[in-house]
Amino acid sequence: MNDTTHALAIRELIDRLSRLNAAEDWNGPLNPSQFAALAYLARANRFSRSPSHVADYLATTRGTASQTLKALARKKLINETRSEADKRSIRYDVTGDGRALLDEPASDLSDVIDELPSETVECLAGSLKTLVLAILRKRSGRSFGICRSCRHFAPQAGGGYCSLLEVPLNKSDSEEICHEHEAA
Amino acid sequence: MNDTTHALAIRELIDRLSRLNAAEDWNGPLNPSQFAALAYLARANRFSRSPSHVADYLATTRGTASQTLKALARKKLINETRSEADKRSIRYDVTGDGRALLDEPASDLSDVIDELPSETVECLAGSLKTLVLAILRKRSGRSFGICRSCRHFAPQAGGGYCSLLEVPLNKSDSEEICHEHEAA
DNA sequence: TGCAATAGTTTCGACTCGCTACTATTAAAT
DNA sequence: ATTTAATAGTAGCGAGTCGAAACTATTGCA
Repeated sequence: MNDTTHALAIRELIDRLSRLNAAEDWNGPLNPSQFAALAYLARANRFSRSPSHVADYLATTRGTASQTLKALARKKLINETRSEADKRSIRYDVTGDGRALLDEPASDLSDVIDELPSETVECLAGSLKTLVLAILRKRSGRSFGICRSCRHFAPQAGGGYCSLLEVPLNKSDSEEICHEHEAA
Repeated sequence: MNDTTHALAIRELIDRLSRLNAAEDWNGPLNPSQFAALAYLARANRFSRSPSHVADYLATTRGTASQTLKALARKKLINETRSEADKRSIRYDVTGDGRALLDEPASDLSDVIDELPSETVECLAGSLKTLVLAILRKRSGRSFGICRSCRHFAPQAGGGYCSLLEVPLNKSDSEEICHEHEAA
Protein backbone atom coordinates (compact mmCIF):
# COMPACT_ATOMS: atom_id res chain seq x y z
CA MET A 1 0.00 0.00 0.00
CA ASN A 2 1.62 3.24 -1.13
CA ASP A 3 1.24 6.70 0.36
CA THR A 4 -1.53 7.88 -1.95
CA THR A 5 -3.65 4.87 -1.13
CA HIS A 6 -2.96 5.56 2.51
CA ALA A 7 -4.08 9.15 2.07
CA LEU A 8 -7.43 8.02 0.68
CA ALA A 9 -7.84 5.50 3.46
CA ILE A 10 -7.05 8.05 6.13
CA ARG A 11 -9.48 10.53 4.64
CA GLU A 12 -12.18 7.90 4.78
CA LEU A 13 -11.28 6.85 8.32
CA ILE A 14 -11.48 10.42 9.56
CA ASP A 15 -14.87 10.87 7.94
CA ARG A 16 -16.10 7.60 9.41
CA LEU A 17 -14.81 8.36 12.88
CA SER A 18 -16.51 11.71 12.97
CA ARG A 19 -19.74 10.08 11.80
CA LEU A 20 -19.53 7.41 14.46
CA ASN A 21 -18.80 10.07 17.03
CA ALA A 22 -21.61 12.32 15.84
CA ALA A 23 -24.13 9.47 15.85
CA GLU A 24 -23.79 9.12 19.59
CA ASP A 25 -25.63 11.76 21.57
CA TRP A 26 -22.93 12.55 24.13
CA ASN A 27 -23.41 16.19 23.14
CA GLY A 28 -26.75 16.49 24.90
CA PRO A 29 -29.40 18.53 23.14
CA LEU A 30 -26.93 19.89 20.59
CA ASN A 31 -26.03 18.79 17.12
CA PRO A 32 -22.34 18.47 16.20
CA SER A 33 -22.04 21.96 14.75
CA GLN A 34 -23.66 23.60 17.73
CA PHE A 35 -21.45 21.68 20.13
CA ALA A 36 -18.32 22.57 18.18
CA ALA A 37 -19.28 26.24 18.16
CA LEU A 38 -20.02 26.22 21.87
CA ALA A 39 -16.74 24.48 22.64
CA TYR A 40 -14.88 27.03 20.55
CA LEU A 41 -16.53 30.00 22.27
CA ALA A 42 -15.62 28.56 25.66
CA ARG A 43 -11.96 28.51 24.74
CA ALA A 44 -11.70 31.72 22.72
CA ASN A 45 -10.65 35.05 24.19
CA ARG A 46 -12.86 38.12 24.09
CA PHE A 47 -11.40 39.30 20.75
CA SER A 48 -12.32 36.07 19.00
CA ARG A 49 -15.95 35.34 19.80
CA SER A 50 -17.85 36.82 16.87
CA PRO A 51 -19.89 35.01 14.20
CA SER A 52 -17.09 35.63 11.69
CA HIS A 53 -14.49 34.03 13.93
CA VAL A 54 -16.70 31.03 14.56
CA ALA A 55 -17.29 30.73 10.81
CA ASP A 56 -13.54 30.76 10.23
CA TYR A 57 -12.94 28.15 12.89
CA LEU A 58 -15.68 25.82 11.71
CA ALA A 59 -14.72 26.30 8.06
CA THR A 60 -18.19 27.49 7.12
CA THR A 61 -19.81 30.76 6.05
CA ARG A 62 -20.84 33.72 8.18
CA GLY A 63 -24.46 33.04 7.33
CA THR A 64 -24.37 29.50 8.65
CA ALA A 65 -22.37 30.48 11.73
CA SER A 66 -24.86 33.25 12.44
CA GLN A 67 -27.74 30.80 12.45
CA THR A 68 -25.91 28.28 14.59
CA LEU A 69 -25.13 30.99 17.14
CA LYS A 70 -28.72 32.23 17.13
CA ALA A 71 -29.83 28.66 17.85
CA LEU A 72 -27.42 28.47 20.81
CA ALA A 73 -28.63 31.85 22.06
CA ARG A 74 -32.27 30.69 21.86
CA LYS A 75 -31.27 27.81 24.12
CA LYS A 76 -29.70 30.26 26.61
CA LEU A 77 -26.27 28.69 26.25
CA ILE A 78 -24.61 31.89 25.04
CA ASN A 79 -25.27 35.61 25.43
CA GLU A 80 -25.12 38.25 22.75
CA THR A 81 -23.19 41.47 23.47
CA ARG A 82 -22.91 44.27 20.94
CA SER A 83 -19.53 45.96 20.84
CA GLU A 84 -19.15 49.61 21.86
CA ALA A 85 -16.08 50.31 19.77
CA ASP A 86 -17.28 48.80 16.50
CA LYS A 87 -21.07 48.94 16.36
CA ARG A 88 -21.20 46.31 13.62
CA SER A 89 -19.63 43.55 15.66
CA ILE A 90 -21.07 41.17 18.21
CA ARG A 91 -19.47 39.07 20.90
CA TYR A 92 -20.95 35.87 22.29
CA ASP A 93 -20.19 34.75 25.84
CA VAL A 94 -20.88 31.24 27.11
CA THR A 95 -23.40 31.18 29.97
CA GLY A 96 -23.30 28.98 33.04
CA ASP A 97 -25.71 26.56 31.40
CA GLY A 98 -23.45 26.49 28.38
CA ARG A 99 -20.36 25.67 30.44
CA ALA A 100 -22.23 22.95 32.28
CA LEU A 101 -22.92 21.26 28.97
CA LEU A 102 -19.26 21.23 28.09
CA ASP A 103 -18.06 19.43 31.20
CA GLU A 104 -16.12 16.55 29.70
CA PRO A 105 -18.98 14.64 28.16
CA ALA A 106 -17.86 11.04 27.87
CA SER A 107 -18.19 9.26 24.55
CA ASP A 108 -17.28 5.96 22.99
CA LEU A 109 -14.55 7.73 21.08
CA SER A 110 -13.01 9.19 24.22
CA ASP A 111 -13.19 5.83 25.98
CA VAL A 112 -11.58 4.05 23.11
CA ILE A 113 -8.77 6.60 22.85
CA ASP A 114 -8.07 6.13 26.53
CA GLU A 115 -7.47 2.46 25.89
CA LEU A 116 -4.74 3.08 23.33
CA PRO A 117 -1.10 2.84 24.46
CA SER A 118 0.07 6.34 25.39
CA GLU A 119 2.77 6.18 22.74
CA THR A 120 0.11 5.75 20.06
CA VAL A 121 -1.98 8.52 21.57
CA GLU A 122 0.98 10.91 21.37
CA CYS A 123 1.57 10.04 17.73
CA LEU A 124 -2.10 10.38 16.91
CA ALA A 125 -2.54 13.75 18.63
CA GLY A 126 0.66 15.05 17.09
CA SER A 127 -0.05 14.01 13.54
CA LEU A 128 -3.67 15.15 13.58
CA LYS A 129 -2.56 18.55 14.82
CA THR A 130 0.08 18.67 12.10
CA LEU A 131 -2.56 17.88 9.49
CA VAL A 132 -4.90 20.62 10.69
CA LEU A 133 -2.14 23.23 10.72
CA ALA A 134 -0.86 22.14 7.32
CA ILE A 135 -4.30 22.45 5.76
CA LEU A 136 -4.84 25.86 7.33
CA ARG A 137 -1.45 27.02 6.08
CA LYS A 138 -2.28 25.70 2.61
CA ARG A 139 -5.48 27.73 2.61
CA SER A 140 -3.81 30.65 4.36
CA GLY A 141 -6.34 30.29 7.14
CA ARG A 142 -6.01 31.23 10.76
CA SER A 143 -4.20 28.85 13.09
CA PHE A 144 -6.32 29.60 16.17
CA GLY A 145 -3.47 29.15 18.62
CA ILE A 146 -3.28 30.22 22.24
CA CYS A 147 -2.75 33.97 22.66
CA ARG A 148 0.31 33.62 24.87
CA SER A 149 2.22 31.74 22.15
CA CYS A 150 1.67 34.45 19.55
CA ARG A 151 4.37 36.66 18.11
CA HIS A 152 2.31 39.74 18.95
CA PHE A 153 2.20 38.81 22.62
CA ALA A 154 4.42 40.62 25.10
CA PRO A 155 4.44 39.32 28.69
CA GLN A 156 3.69 41.89 31.38
CA ALA A 157 2.86 41.91 35.06
CA GLY A 158 -0.56 40.34 35.53
CA GLY A 159 -0.96 39.32 31.92
CA GLY A 160 0.51 40.75 28.75
CA TYR A 161 0.11 43.13 25.86
CA CYS A 162 -0.98 42.53 22.27
CA SER A 163 1.05 44.58 19.83
CA LEU A 164 -1.35 43.83 16.99
CA LEU A 165 -4.62 44.88 18.61
CA GLU A 166 -2.74 47.30 20.89
CA VAL A 167 -4.57 46.30 24.03
CA PRO A 168 -3.52 45.11 27.48
CA LEU A 169 -4.35 41.47 28.20
CA ASN A 170 -5.34 39.87 31.46
CA LYS A 171 -4.29 36.38 32.45
CA SER A 172 -7.31 34.56 31.03
CA ASP A 173 -7.17 36.46 27.72
CA SER A 174 -3.64 35.24 27.25
CA GLU A 175 -4.52 31.62 27.92
CA GLU A 176 -7.35 31.38 25.43
CA ILE A 177 -7.60 30.89 21.68
CA CYS A 178 -7.09 34.03 19.63
CA HIS A 179 -8.28 34.53 16.09
CA GLU A 180 -5.30 36.76 15.30
CA HIS A 181 -2.77 34.21 16.49
CA GLU A 182 0.45 33.87 14.53
CA ALA A 183 3.19 31.47 15.57
CA ALA A 184 6.20 33.17 17.16
CA MET B 1 -1.26 16.65 29.50
CA ASN B 2 -2.87 13.41 30.62
CA ASP B 3 -4.67 10.84 28.53
CA THR B 4 -8.17 12.14 29.14
CA THR B 5 -7.19 15.61 28.02
CA HIS B 6 -5.62 14.02 24.99
CA ALA B 7 -8.83 12.17 24.27
CA LEU B 8 -10.79 15.42 24.24
CA ALA B 9 -8.21 17.07 22.04
CA ILE B 10 -8.21 14.19 19.59
CA ARG B 11 -11.97 14.19 19.40
CA GLU B 12 -11.91 17.86 18.56
CA LEU B 13 -9.12 17.44 16.02
CA ILE B 14 -11.02 14.70 14.21
CA ASP B 15 -14.13 16.84 14.08
CA ARG B 16 -12.16 19.80 12.83
CA LEU B 17 -10.32 17.80 10.19
CA SER B 18 -13.52 16.39 8.79
CA ARG B 19 -14.99 19.89 8.70
CA LEU B 20 -11.98 21.27 6.91
CA ASN B 21 -12.13 18.38 4.49
CA ALA B 22 -15.86 18.73 3.93
CA ALA B 23 -15.60 22.47 3.31
CA GLU B 24 -13.51 21.86 0.21
CA ASP B 25 -15.51 20.75 -2.80
CA TRP B 26 -13.23 17.97 -4.02
CA ASN B 27 -16.33 15.78 -3.98
CA GLY B 28 -17.85 17.39 -7.02
CA PRO B 29 -21.61 17.93 -6.99
CA LEU B 30 -22.06 15.76 -3.89
CA ASN B 31 -22.29 16.59 -0.24
CA PRO B 32 -20.15 14.61 2.23
CA SER B 33 -22.85 12.05 3.03
CA GLN B 34 -23.63 11.37 -0.59
CA PHE B 35 -19.95 10.97 -1.42
CA ALA B 36 -19.42 8.62 1.51
CA ALA B 37 -22.41 6.51 0.48
CA LEU B 38 -21.23 6.37 -3.14
CA ALA B 39 -17.71 5.41 -2.08
CA TYR B 40 -19.09 2.68 0.13
CA LEU B 41 -21.29 1.25 -2.61
CA ALA B 42 -18.33 1.15 -4.97
CA ARG B 43 -16.40 -1.02 -2.55
CA ALA B 44 -19.18 -3.23 -1.22
CA ASN B 45 -20.03 -6.64 -2.66
CA ARG B 46 -23.47 -7.48 -4.05
CA PHE B 47 -24.75 -8.73 -0.68
CA SER B 48 -24.00 -5.44 1.04
CA ARG B 49 -25.45 -2.69 -1.12
CA SER B 50 -28.88 -2.06 0.38
CA PRO B 51 -30.16 1.03 2.19
CA SER B 52 -29.90 -0.79 5.51
CA HIS B 53 -26.27 -1.67 4.93
CA VAL B 54 -25.44 1.89 3.95
CA ALA B 55 -27.25 3.12 7.05
CA ASP B 56 -25.16 0.79 9.19
CA TYR B 57 -21.95 1.89 7.55
CA LEU B 58 -22.69 5.59 7.82
CA ALA B 59 -24.00 5.24 11.37
CA THR B 60 -27.33 6.76 10.48
CA THR B 61 -30.93 5.56 10.15
CA ARG B 62 -32.55 3.64 7.30
CA GLY B 63 -34.76 6.64 6.61
CA THR B 64 -31.86 8.99 6.11
CA ALA B 65 -29.90 6.44 4.08
CA SER B 66 -32.94 5.89 1.88
CA GLN B 67 -33.13 9.58 1.07
CA THR B 68 -29.41 9.88 0.40
CA LEU B 69 -29.57 6.93 -1.99
CA LYS B 70 -32.63 8.32 -3.76
CA ALA B 71 -30.71 11.55 -4.27
CA LEU B 72 -27.78 9.65 -5.80
CA ALA B 73 -30.18 7.69 -8.02
CA ARG B 74 -31.81 10.93 -9.22
CA LYS B 75 -28.34 12.06 -10.27
CA LYS B 76 -27.84 8.81 -12.23
CA LEU B 77 -24.83 7.83 -10.14
CA ILE B 78 -26.37 4.58 -8.92
CA ASN B 79 -29.01 2.17 -10.21
CA GLU B 80 -31.78 0.56 -8.24
CA THR B 81 -32.33 -3.21 -8.60
CA ARG B 82 -35.05 -5.03 -6.73
CA SER B 83 -34.08 -8.47 -5.48
CA GLU B 84 -35.76 -11.59 -6.88
CA ALA B 85 -35.23 -13.73 -3.83
CA ASP B 86 -36.46 -11.25 -1.21
CA LYS B 87 -38.95 -8.88 -2.75
CA ARG B 88 -38.52 -6.40 0.09
CA SER B 89 -34.87 -5.73 -0.52
CA ILE B 90 -33.11 -3.47 -2.98
CA ARG B 91 -29.57 -3.39 -4.28
CA TYR B 92 -27.86 -0.29 -5.60
CA ASP B 93 -25.09 -0.55 -8.20
CA VAL B 94 -22.72 2.30 -9.00
CA THR B 95 -23.00 3.48 -12.62
CA GLY B 96 -20.19 4.55 -14.92
CA ASP B 97 -20.88 8.16 -14.08
CA GLY B 98 -20.70 7.27 -10.42
CA ARG B 99 -17.35 5.54 -10.75
CA ALA B 100 -15.97 8.46 -12.72
CA LEU B 101 -16.76 10.73 -9.80
CA LEU B 102 -14.82 8.52 -7.44
CA ASP B 103 -11.54 8.57 -9.34
CA GLU B 104 -9.11 9.68 -6.68
CA PRO B 105 -10.35 13.21 -6.22
CA ALA B 106 -7.44 15.21 -4.86
CA SER B 107 -7.94 17.30 -1.75
CA ASP B 108 -5.91 19.43 0.60
CA LEU B 109 -6.17 16.68 3.16
CA SER B 110 -4.78 14.05 0.80
CA ASP B 111 -1.98 16.36 -0.24
CA VAL B 112 -1.05 17.15 3.31
CA ILE B 113 -1.06 13.48 4.31
CA ASP B 114 1.29 12.74 1.43
CA GLU B 115 3.76 15.19 2.91
CA LEU B 116 3.96 13.40 6.26
CA PRO B 117 6.88 11.02 6.85
CA SER B 118 5.74 7.52 5.94
CA GLU B 119 6.37 6.32 9.47
CA THR B 120 3.84 8.83 10.78
CA VAL B 121 1.38 7.89 8.05
CA GLU B 122 1.59 4.24 9.09
CA CYS B 123 0.96 5.11 12.71
CA LEU B 124 -1.93 7.38 11.79
CA ALA B 125 -3.64 4.88 9.51
CA GLY B 126 -3.15 2.12 12.02
CA SER B 127 -4.46 3.96 15.04
CA LEU B 128 -7.45 5.44 13.22
CA LYS B 129 -8.42 1.99 12.04
CA THR B 130 -8.02 0.66 15.56
CA LEU B 131 -10.31 3.40 16.85
CA VAL B 132 -13.02 2.67 14.29
CA LEU B 133 -12.96 -1.05 15.02
CA ALA B 134 -12.93 -0.49 18.76
CA ILE B 135 -15.97 1.77 18.59
CA LEU B 136 -17.83 -0.68 16.39
CA ARG B 137 -17.00 -3.53 18.76
CA LYS B 138 -18.18 -1.41 21.69
CA ARG B 139 -21.50 -0.87 19.94
CA SER B 140 -21.57 -4.42 18.61
CA GLY B 141 -21.73 -2.98 15.12
CA ARG B 142 -20.53 -4.53 11.91
CA SER B 143 -16.84 -4.30 11.04
CA PHE B 144 -17.31 -4.02 7.26
CA GLY B 145 -14.18 -5.95 6.43
CA ILE B 146 -13.16 -7.48 3.11
CA CYS B 147 -15.06 -10.67 2.30
CA ARG B 148 -11.92 -12.76 1.75
CA SER B 149 -10.70 -12.13 5.30
CA CYS B 150 -13.92 -13.37 6.88
CA ARG B 151 -14.27 -16.50 8.95
CA HIS B 152 -17.19 -17.61 6.77
CA PHE B 153 -15.08 -17.47 3.62
CA ALA B 154 -13.76 -20.66 2.08
CA PRO B 155 -11.34 -20.31 -0.87
CA GLN B 156 -12.27 -22.21 -4.01
CA ALA B 157 -11.16 -22.29 -7.62
CA GLY B 158 -12.11 -18.97 -9.27
CA GLY B 159 -13.31 -17.37 -6.06
CA GLY B 160 -14.70 -18.86 -2.88
CA TYR B 161 -17.75 -19.86 -0.91
CA CYS B 162 -19.62 -18.09 1.88
CA SER B 163 -20.73 -20.55 4.55
CA LEU B 164 -22.99 -17.95 6.17
CA LEU B 165 -25.02 -16.89 3.14
CA GLU B 166 -24.41 -20.28 1.52
CA VAL B 167 -23.54 -18.89 -1.88
CA PRO B 168 -20.60 -19.27 -4.25
CA LEU B 169 -18.46 -16.16 -4.61
CA ASN B 170 -16.61 -14.89 -7.63
CA LYS B 171 -13.29 -13.12 -7.45
CA SER B 172 -14.62 -9.58 -7.18
CA ASP B 173 -17.21 -10.53 -4.54
CA SER B 174 -14.43 -11.80 -2.35
CA GLU B 175 -12.34 -8.67 -2.69
CA GLU B 176 -15.06 -6.25 -1.67
CA ILE B 177 -16.54 -5.09 1.61
CA CYS B 178 -19.14 -7.40 3.10
CA HIS B 179 -21.74 -6.40 5.62
CA GLU B 180 -21.65 -9.86 7.22
CA HIS B 181 -17.89 -9.79 7.71
CA GLU B 182 -16.50 -11.30 10.90
CA ALA B 183 -12.78 -11.47 11.58
CA ALA B 184 -11.32 -14.94 11.19
C1' DT C 1 -53.11 -19.40 10.06
C1' DG C 2 -51.64 -15.57 12.56
C1' DC C 3 -48.35 -12.60 14.43
C1' DA C 4 -43.89 -10.67 14.80
C1' DA C 5 -39.76 -9.25 12.59
C1' DT C 6 -37.67 -7.15 8.61
C1' DA C 7 -36.80 -3.94 4.30
C1' DG C 8 -37.80 0.08 2.60
C1' DT C 9 -40.33 4.47 2.24
C1' DT C 10 -42.63 8.77 3.63
C1' DT C 11 -43.43 12.67 6.41
C1' DC C 12 -42.29 15.94 10.05
C1' DG C 13 -39.52 19.45 12.39
C1' DA C 14 -35.12 21.31 13.43
C1' DC C 15 -31.13 22.15 11.50
C1' DT C 16 -26.74 22.67 8.24
C1' DC C 17 -24.89 24.60 4.32
C1' DG C 18 -23.72 27.57 0.36
C1' DC C 19 -25.56 31.40 -1.83
C1' DT C 20 -27.40 35.86 -2.82
C1' DA C 21 -29.26 39.99 -1.41
C1' DC C 22 -29.57 43.34 2.05
C1' DT C 23 -28.56 46.83 6.14
C1' DA C 24 -25.49 49.15 9.10
C1' DT C 25 -21.14 50.72 10.10
C1' DT C 26 -16.34 51.74 9.36
C1' DA C 27 -12.26 52.63 6.51
C1' DA C 28 -9.96 54.36 2.52
C1' DA C 29 -9.49 57.18 -1.59
C1' DT C 30 -10.27 61.04 -3.94
C1' DA D 1 -15.24 66.21 3.36
C1' DT D 2 -17.54 63.34 0.67
C1' DT D 3 -17.87 59.47 -2.09
C1' DT D 4 -16.66 54.74 -2.44
C1' DA D 5 -15.22 50.40 -0.96
C1' DA D 6 -14.70 47.01 2.52
C1' DT D 7 -16.48 44.74 6.60
C1' DA D 8 -19.91 42.64 10.21
C1' DG D 9 -23.94 40.62 10.64
C1' DT D 10 -28.58 39.03 9.07
C1' DA D 11 -32.63 37.21 6.27
C1' DG D 12 -34.38 34.11 2.85
C1' DC D 13 -33.93 30.31 -0.61
C1' DG D 14 -33.32 25.50 -2.03
C1' DA D 15 -31.24 21.10 -1.32
C1' DG D 16 -30.20 18.04 1.89
C1' DT D 17 -29.05 15.70 6.64
C1' DC D 18 -30.81 13.71 10.60
C1' DG D 19 -33.71 11.23 14.10
C1' DA D 20 -38.12 9.76 15.01
C1' DA D 21 -42.48 7.97 14.10
C1' DA D 22 -45.94 6.09 11.17
C1' DC D 23 -46.79 3.34 7.32
C1' DT D 24 -46.53 -0.68 3.31
C1' DA D 25 -45.05 -4.90 1.76
C1' DT D 26 -42.85 -8.93 2.49
C1' DT D 27 -40.97 -12.87 4.96
C1' DG D 28 -40.27 -15.93 8.94
C1' DC D 29 -42.03 -18.32 12.80
C1' DA D 30 -44.80 -20.64 16.13
